[in-house]
Amino acid sequence: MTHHSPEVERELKEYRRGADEILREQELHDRLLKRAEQGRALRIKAGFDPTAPDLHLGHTVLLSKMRQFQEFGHTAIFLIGDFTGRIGDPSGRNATRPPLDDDQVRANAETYKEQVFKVLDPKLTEVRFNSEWFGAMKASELIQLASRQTLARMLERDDFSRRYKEQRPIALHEFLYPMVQGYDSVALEADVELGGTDQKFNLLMGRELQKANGQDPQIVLTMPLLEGLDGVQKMSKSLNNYIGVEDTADDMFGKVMSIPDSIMWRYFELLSAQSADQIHELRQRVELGGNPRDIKYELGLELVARFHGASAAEPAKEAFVKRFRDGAVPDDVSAVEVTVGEGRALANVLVDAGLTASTSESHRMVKQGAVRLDSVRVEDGRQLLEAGNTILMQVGKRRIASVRLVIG
RNA sequence: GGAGGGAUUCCCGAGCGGUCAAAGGGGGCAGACUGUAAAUCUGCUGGCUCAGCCUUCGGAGGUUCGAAUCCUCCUCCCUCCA
Repeated sequence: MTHHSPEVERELKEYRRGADEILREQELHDRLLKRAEQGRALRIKAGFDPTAPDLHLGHTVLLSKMRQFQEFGHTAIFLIGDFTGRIGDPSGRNATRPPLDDDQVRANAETYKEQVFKVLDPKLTEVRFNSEWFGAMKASELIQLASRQTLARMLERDDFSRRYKEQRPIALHEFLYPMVQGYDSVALEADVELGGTDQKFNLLMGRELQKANGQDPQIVLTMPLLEGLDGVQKMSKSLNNYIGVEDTADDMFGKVMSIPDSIMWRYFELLSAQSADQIHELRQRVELGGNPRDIKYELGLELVARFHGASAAEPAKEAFVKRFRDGAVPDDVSAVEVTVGEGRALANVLVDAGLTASTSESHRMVKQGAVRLDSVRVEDGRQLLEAGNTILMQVGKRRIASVRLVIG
């Protein structure tokens, strides 16, 4: 089965885009060919721990890759690791994760479902939970599953070996995680499993367990981890460098514009639905002297359209251009009402309006020339504001509110 | 079980009993310059009724006119021995 098919080549090219590794690519090639002959869709699995209450673009890297498979007619299996979530995946961590309780798991799973179909095609998606098979598994079966691996093999995994060397604790149950994830692939009869590069060990475990169960081993496709807005650290909620799937259209567009040029192409490769050729073309435009900003606009438009609908994209861009390039005040400023009684110091009003975290910060901002009232820079944070007016208050470029001052 | 070492403001990390709201770096925020990019320069980065005052240095007590700095007990972490 080594003959060539131009269609399969084209398909593979898209799968390769942005991918870190495909193990093994030849197998994927062969399986795609076989599938073309038999008219069978491949089963593309990706697992998610229901730990995050909401998704950010980093999470959607895998979803976008799955979506590509769907474009060619394959079935995406969105696996929610509700059972595994209770174990706590140690991947990439240097400490044991706290397990989640049932309520959290269920709530998070619901959120996932709402959000993933902004990327995936529902008609070609199966949503599954791994408690389906693990909930019913007997202790004896689990121990048998554990018997398929050795301690030495487990300690090959980087984070385990590091923790072991550094004499940090490794709880026994953490060794079960790769086994359990691998078994998911058996239960789902996955043809391909997608995961982050930090998941490689676990993904390969699936291959071994499938072989042991008489299945063809899945092809493993790993995707790099997406950098966050700082362009260096991995996108994550705790670092506050993320673009949330639920961010408003304006926010999302603005955040895309704020990423460093240096990682703009990563975003294209990992997130854009444009083909490899189209992206190549954009790159050339910049190389020939195009302003990277304009290309970034396109990225922003595409992402906003994906998560907020096509009609939201242009307005988000226009609002951005008006506000930041032309320096105008945005049209839709959030309105706040602040009680001032007989008169309240500006420093306090800013806190009440949610524009600063403390009156101390208010005073600092004023000193630094960051505070504007109706576009006029102020110099004294102690000035009293009286009820009756509605004032447009700005702290720096990003914090704006229309504040109505009322007696109480 | 025994012997030692350590816990400092978002993080790392200095810190002579007074001049410490606490060096320095990172991060973050703000101003200038810009493309809300990068780079660069400058400032800020506990709270408040903000030119003054108040509360912080793992926790609880104590010594002292005065403690992050000294003493006692407690909690947690690390190293070595068993």
